[in-house]
Amino acid sequence: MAVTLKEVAERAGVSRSAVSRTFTEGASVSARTREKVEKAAKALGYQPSLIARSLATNRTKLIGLVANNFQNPAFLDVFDLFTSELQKRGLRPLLVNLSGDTSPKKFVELLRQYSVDGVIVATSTLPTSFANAFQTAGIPVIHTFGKYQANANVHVVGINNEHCGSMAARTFADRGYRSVALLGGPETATSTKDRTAGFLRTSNELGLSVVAKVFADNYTYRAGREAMADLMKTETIEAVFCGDDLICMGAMDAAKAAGKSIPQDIGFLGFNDIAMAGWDAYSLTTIRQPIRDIIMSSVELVVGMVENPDRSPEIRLFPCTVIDRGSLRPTIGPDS
Amino acid sequence: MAVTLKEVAERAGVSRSAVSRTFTEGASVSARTREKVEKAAKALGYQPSLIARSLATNRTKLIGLVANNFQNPAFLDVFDLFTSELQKRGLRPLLVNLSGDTSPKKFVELLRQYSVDGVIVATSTLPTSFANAFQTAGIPVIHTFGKYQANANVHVVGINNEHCGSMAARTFADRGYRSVALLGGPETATSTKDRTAGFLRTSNELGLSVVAKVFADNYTYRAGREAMADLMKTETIEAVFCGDDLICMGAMDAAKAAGKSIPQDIGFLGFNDIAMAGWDAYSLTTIRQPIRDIIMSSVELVVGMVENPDRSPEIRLFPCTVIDRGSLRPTIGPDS
DNA sequence: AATTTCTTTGCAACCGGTTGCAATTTTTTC
DNA sequence: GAAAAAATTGCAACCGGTTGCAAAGAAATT
Repeated sequence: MAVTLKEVAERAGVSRSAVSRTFTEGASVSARTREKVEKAAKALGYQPSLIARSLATNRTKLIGLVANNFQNPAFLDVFDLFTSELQKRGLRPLLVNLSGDTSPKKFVELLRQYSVDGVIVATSTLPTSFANAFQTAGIPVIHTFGKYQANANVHVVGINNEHCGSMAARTFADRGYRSVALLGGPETATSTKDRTAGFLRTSNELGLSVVAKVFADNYTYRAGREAMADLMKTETIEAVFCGDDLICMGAMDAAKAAGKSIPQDIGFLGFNDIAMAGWDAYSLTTIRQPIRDIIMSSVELVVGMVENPDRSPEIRLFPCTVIDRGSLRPTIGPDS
Repeated sequence: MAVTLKEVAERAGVSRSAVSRTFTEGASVSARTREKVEKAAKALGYQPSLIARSLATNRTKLIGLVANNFQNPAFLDVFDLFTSELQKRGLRPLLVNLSGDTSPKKFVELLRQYSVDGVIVATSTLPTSFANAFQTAGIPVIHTFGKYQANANVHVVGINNEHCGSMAARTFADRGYRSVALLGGPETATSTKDRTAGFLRTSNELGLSVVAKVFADNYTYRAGREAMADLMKTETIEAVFCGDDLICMGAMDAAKAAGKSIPQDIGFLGFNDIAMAGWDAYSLTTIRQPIRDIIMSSVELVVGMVENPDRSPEIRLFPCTVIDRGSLRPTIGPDS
C-alpha cells in the first residue's frame, strides 16, 4: 500500500542507503543524489515510516503522558501545553488515562511495549514510587506536579507545596483573619499532605487558630460542596483555604446557599487559578500554580533525559503567587 | 537493553516462532511449549515490542485523536472517554493538537508517518474536507462532532445541529418568549451555521422574532461576555440562545453586570451541558449533547473501520435534550 | 601527474517481531 | 497396529527502515 524506500531508490536509480540518507539529518549525500531522490520521493508521495525507523534506531519519538485527573479544568491547560510543546519538537504524546488505578505495573508494561522514549507522570496524587517504577524499568521519567524530596531519584517538576500552604496562612494573617479552616483535597495525595503541613505550621507561627480541618475525597465541585456543609457546623470560621479551585467553588456555593456572603461573612482562598476563578460569579482569590512554566520545563527535561539518560535527578520548583480577586477581604495596611 | 524474542527462545529451548506464537492470539502452540515459553519469558521479564510487531503486521493499534479546542471543559469529557474507551480495547490514543491550523496536509503526513490505524477528528469547527483528507490518504477516519451531509464519504458521529437549533426555538416558544436573540459560536463553524439555520427557520415558523444575531469568535467565557455587551444594545431581547455553555456563562455575567436578573429580565439557553452549567452560580438551562454516546460510538466505528476499511460511510446522530435548570422561565401550561 | 586526503556510495547485516510452508509429531480412525 | 487426519514446530523470508565498513570517486596537495 504505502510507498517504501526501495521503490524510491529504484525510481531514483540509487541504493536504498542513499534514500535513507537523504532523509536523515546530517548524513552524507551529494547534492546531485539528494536532488534525484527528492524528485522521486515527491513523485511517489513517499513518507518514511517512523515505525520502521524506530525499530532500527531504537527511538520512537513517543512520549507517554500519564494522568489521572481528567475532570479538572486545570488539566485542559496541561493537555494543551503538553501536546503543543511536544509537537514543536517533533515528538508525540501517547496519552494514558490512569482512571483510578494506582499501581504502576500495568502502565510500565504498556509504555515499554510501545517503547516510548520517555514518560511524563502528571499527577499530584500519586506517591513518588509510581514514577520511580518507570525509572526502574529503564524509561526516562519526569514526575510533574510531584513531591519534592531531598533524596529523590526521579526528576520532579512542580511547586513547593509545603511552602504554598505556608503562603496561604500568611495571606490569611495579612488580612487579619484569626480563626481559619482547611478544606483540603484528597487526604492521601502528597500535595495535600505537604500543603496541610505548611499551612498548620505557619498558622501556628503567626498565631492563627485552625478551627476545622476537612478533606474532600476528590477534586470536584460536588466534593467541595459536601465538605463545606460539614465545615459549616463550626461557627467561628472566618476564612477557608481550599486545596483546589473546583473544590473551593463548590464550597463557596454551599456557603452562599447557607446565606453567608463572601467575603463579608466568610473568606475563601483557592488553589490553581483555573479559568473559572476569574469569572464574576466567583471572583476567587487563589494561589496560582504556574502551569505553563511547569509544563515547558517538564518537556524540556524529558527531552534532555532522552538524550542523556544518566543525567542526575533534578528538582525544579516554581514559585506560586496569590492572585487577588474578591473572595478574601483586603490586606490590612501597615497603619490600621 | 530490552529482552527480545530470541533470548526467550534460547532459554526455553524452542524456536523464535514458538515464542511469537505463544504471544499471538489464537496461534497454534501446544500446552507444553506454551508453558516453557511463559516460564522463560517471566524469568527474563520479556515484553513483546509493539514496534516490531507493528512493522510485521502493519497494524500499530494507535488511533490518532485530533482536536482543536483544548480550552473548553467539554473536551475534558472527550479526552477522558476517548482514552479510557480506547484503552479498554487495547488501543492507544495519539493526541494531535491542531492549535489554530486548519489545513489537514501536515497532519495527514504526520499520522501517516506514525502509521496510525485510524483517526478520530473531533471538532465541530472544521469543514468536512478536513476529515476527508485522511480518507483520501487511505487512513480510516471518523469525523466526530462533524456535519451531517447526505452525500458524505466520511463517517460522521454527532448530532443534528439544524435540529438542535430548531429545538432551541421551540423551547423558547414553549415558555412564551417572543422576542429572542442568537449568540452563536464562531460563525465559520459548520455547527454554528446549521444551528443558526434551524433556529431561524423554526423561530419563523412559530412566530418568534429574532431581534438580534451575534457570533462570538471563539468558545470562551470572554468572547461570550463581549458579544453580550453588543447584544444588550438591543433593548427588546427576552431570551438568548447561546452556541456554547462557556459563551453563555460569559453572556449571563455580562447581563448580570448590567443589572439584569435571570430569568426574570432575560432568559438564557446554553449548549453542551458542561459540568459548570449545573453549578448554583449559573444554574443554566441548556441543550445537552450526549458526549458519552458520541464518543463510544466513534470509537466503536473507528475500530470497525480498521477491521473493514471499505465499510460504507455511516452517519450516526444522537438526540439532544433540554436540561431544565433555572435560566429560562418555566413552560407555559396548556391552560394558562 | 602522482599521491594523499576527504566525500560519497552501495553492500549487507541488523532492529524485533510475524507467517507461509513443509516436515514432524500427535491424535484419531478403522 | 497401520493409515489417515490434525496439530505442532522450525525454517527462512519478510516488514521498512539504519548504519558500519570497504570500495570508488572527487578534491586537494606536492
